[in-house]
Amino acid sequence: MDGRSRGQRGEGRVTLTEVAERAGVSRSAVSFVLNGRTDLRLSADTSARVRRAAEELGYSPNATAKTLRTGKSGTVALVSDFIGTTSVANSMVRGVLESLHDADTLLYMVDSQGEPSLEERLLRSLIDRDVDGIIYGSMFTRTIAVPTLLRNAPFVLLNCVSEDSDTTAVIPDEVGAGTTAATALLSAGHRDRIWFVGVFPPGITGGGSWHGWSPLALTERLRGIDAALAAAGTALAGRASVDGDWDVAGGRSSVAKLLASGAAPSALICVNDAVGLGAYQALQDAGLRVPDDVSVIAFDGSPLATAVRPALTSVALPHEALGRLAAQLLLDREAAPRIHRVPMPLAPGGSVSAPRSVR
Amino acid sequence: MDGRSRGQRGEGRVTLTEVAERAGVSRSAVSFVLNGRTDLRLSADTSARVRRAAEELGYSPNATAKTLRTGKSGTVALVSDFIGTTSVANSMVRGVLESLHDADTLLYMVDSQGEPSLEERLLRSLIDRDVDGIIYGSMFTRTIAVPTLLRNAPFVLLNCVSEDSDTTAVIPDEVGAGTTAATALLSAGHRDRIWFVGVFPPGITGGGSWHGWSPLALTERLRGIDAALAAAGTALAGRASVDGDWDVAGGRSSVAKLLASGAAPSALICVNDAVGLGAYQALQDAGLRVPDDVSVIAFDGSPLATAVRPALTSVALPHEALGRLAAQLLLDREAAPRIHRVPMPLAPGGSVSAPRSVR
DNA sequence: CTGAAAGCGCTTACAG
DNA sequence: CTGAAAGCGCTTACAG
Repeated sequence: MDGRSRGQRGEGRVTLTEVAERAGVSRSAVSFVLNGRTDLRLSADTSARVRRAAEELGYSPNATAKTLRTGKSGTVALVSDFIGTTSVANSMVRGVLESLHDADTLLYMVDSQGEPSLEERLLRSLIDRDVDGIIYGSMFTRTIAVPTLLRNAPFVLLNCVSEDSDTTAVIPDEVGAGTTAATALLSAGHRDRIWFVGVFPPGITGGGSWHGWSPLALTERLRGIDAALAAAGTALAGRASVDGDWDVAGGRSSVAKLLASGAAPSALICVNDAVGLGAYQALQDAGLRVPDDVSVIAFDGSPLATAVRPALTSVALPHEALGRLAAQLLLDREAAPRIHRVPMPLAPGGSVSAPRSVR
Repeated sequence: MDGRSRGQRGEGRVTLTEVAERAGVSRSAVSFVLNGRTDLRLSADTSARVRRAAEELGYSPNATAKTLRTGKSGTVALVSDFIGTTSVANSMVRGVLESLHDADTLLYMVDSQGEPSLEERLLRSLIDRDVDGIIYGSMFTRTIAVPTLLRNAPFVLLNCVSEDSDTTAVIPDEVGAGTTAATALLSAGHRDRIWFVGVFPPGITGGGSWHGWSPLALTERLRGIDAALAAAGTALAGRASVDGDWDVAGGRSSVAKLLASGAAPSALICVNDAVGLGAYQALQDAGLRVPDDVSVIAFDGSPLATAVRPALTSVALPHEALGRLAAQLLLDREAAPRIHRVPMPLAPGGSVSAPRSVR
C-alpha cells in the first residue's frame, strides 16, 4: 500500500484513468485518442466523448510518466561555461529558445563554470533525466575535447569545435569576418597604413579571461584580414599587442603606445568593441578625430558600439543565429556531422571614412 | 509484452535491479543503502557490497522514475519575459544558478515573450513535469497579476510584485537607490540646481519598450530622491522628460533641450546609464565638461557606465543578488511571504564632483 | 473496432 | 535485519 494520499501531491491532478472512467472507455482508448493515433480505428463518437471528458476535467498528461514509458522527455539542455558570465549568452539563448519553442521542447540551463568535475556531475544529472539532446557551448570560440558523458545523448557544439570528425558544431565565420573588416577599409580607400590592434604579447597565448586557451577568433580573423589585404596587393602595416584582457583600458594603452611609437595609422582594426572604444580614447588624447584622422573598425557588434559617437563600425557576432541553428541541428537528427559557419554581418557605424591623405 | 529492447534506449543503462543482482540483495536493500536511509538497519557488510556493486556498474538512478514515484523532480524553472531579451537577465540567472547549484537542483529556462497564451502553455508544461518550484521574473520592476497556473507550484516573484498578500517577491530597493543618488550629490556640495532626467512626457506612462506598464523603478527612485533632498532642505530644480525609450539618443535630445531652455544644471540624475551617456554627449556638444561643469549620476551600473570617460557614477541594480535570493527563498519553504528589497549599491565613477560655483 | 495487461525504474509500507 | 509486492501515470503490443 502506498502511504501518500492523493491530496498530498498536486492537489487532485486529473489522471488518464479518470478521463477513461468519465468517458466510459478503456485507458488505452483515451491514450490513443489524445495522442492522435490512427492505426487503431476508434469510432468518431468515442473520440468525441474522450475529448470532451478530457476537456471537462482539464486533463493534462503527466510528462514524467510519459518520459518514463517512452524514454523521450521533450527537453534539451544548454550546457556551457558562459551562462551567467557574459551578456553575449543572452542572444544565443534567445536563438536556442526560438527554435525549441516551435518544437514544444523545454530547455535546461546549465552552467559548468568551466569546472570539469562540476560539468560531469551536471551532465550525469541531465542524462538521468532523459534529456533528448544537449547543446554544449563555449564562451569563446575555441577547440575543445568532447566530454565522455556528452556522448550519452545527441549533442551539438555551440561556439566551439572538436577534433573528432563525427561532431556537429556551429561557430561564427571568423575568417569571413576578417575579410569583411579589411574589405570595408579597402573600399574606403585605406591601403598601407592599416594596423591590427589586439594580438597577444610575444609568448602569450591568452589574456586573463582566456584561461590559457588560444582563441580561434583571433587566428581566423587575422587570416581573413591578411588574405583580403594580400588580394588587394597590400598587407597590414603592423599588429599592436594588448596586454591583459581585451577591454577598454587594454585598447587605450595599446593604441597610446602605438601612437607614441611614431606610427601614423590611417585605420585600426580592433579585435573587439571594447578595445575599439579604448582606441577612440587614445586617439582623442592624441588630438586625432574618428573617422576624419583615423578610421576604426572592430568585431562583436555589441551594445558598446552604438553607445559612442561616432558609432563604432563593427563586424557582428551572430549570437542569435548561432543559437537558433544549434538547436535546429539538434532537433533535425538526419543532418550529417560537420562544422557550420555562420556569417558575421557588418554593422556599419560612422567610424570609417576615406583616409586623410586621399581627401 | 514491451516492444522496446534494452538496446533501443540509453544503451544498457544500469538499473537498480542489476545492482541488486550483483550485490546479491533485494532491490529494496539497494534503494535504502543508496539513499542513506537508516530507519532500517542493514549490516555494514551488506551496505558495503551494495555500494561496491553500484560503483562497479557505474550505477546512477533514473531521475525520471524517481520523480514519478516521489513527486519531487529536483528541478526549478525561471519563467520570465526577459530571458533572451536583455543582458541584465544574465546576472540574474547567474545568481539563480548559484543558489540552485548547492541544492543539486536543475533549472528550466522559460521565456514567455510576454504572451499570456504562450506563458500558460509553458507553465502547464512545467507543472506536467513536476517542477519543484517556479521563479516568475519580469524584465522591468512592476506590479503583476499572478497567473492562475503559477499557484500549482511553490513560486517566488523576481523583479516584480503582486497585490496579493500571500506572495513572496524580490525586488531592488529603488527608493533607497534614489536616496543614494541624491545623497551622493548633496555630499559633493550640490543643492539647488539638481535636475532629474527621464520622466515620461505628460500623459504618457511608458515608452515603447514599456508595453504601457508603469515602471515602479521610476516612481520609487523619484520618491527616494525627493525625500533625501527635502531632508536637506532643498528640492529638484526640475524634471526633464525623455520622449520614447530610455536610450542614448533619448538622453541626448532631452538634455540638449534642457540646456537650450536656459536651465543651468549643476548636476543631472539620469534614469539609467544609457540616458546618462546621452547626457554626456549633449553636455559635450554644449561645450560643458563632466564633472567640472556638470556632475552626472545614473542608475543601473551597466557595462556602459565604465566604457566612457569619466566613468559614469551609477547606482547599480543588484541583478545577481536578486536572483540568488529568489532561488534561496524558493528552496527555503518556511519563509513567510513578503516583499524583499535588495539594496542597490553605489558604483562610483568619475562623473560627480563639487559644483562649479562652490569651487 | 475495444480492453486487459505488461512494463518503464524507481520508493516504501508491510509481512516475515 | 531482509524480501516480495504495490504503485507512481503513462504507452502499446496483443488477444478478443
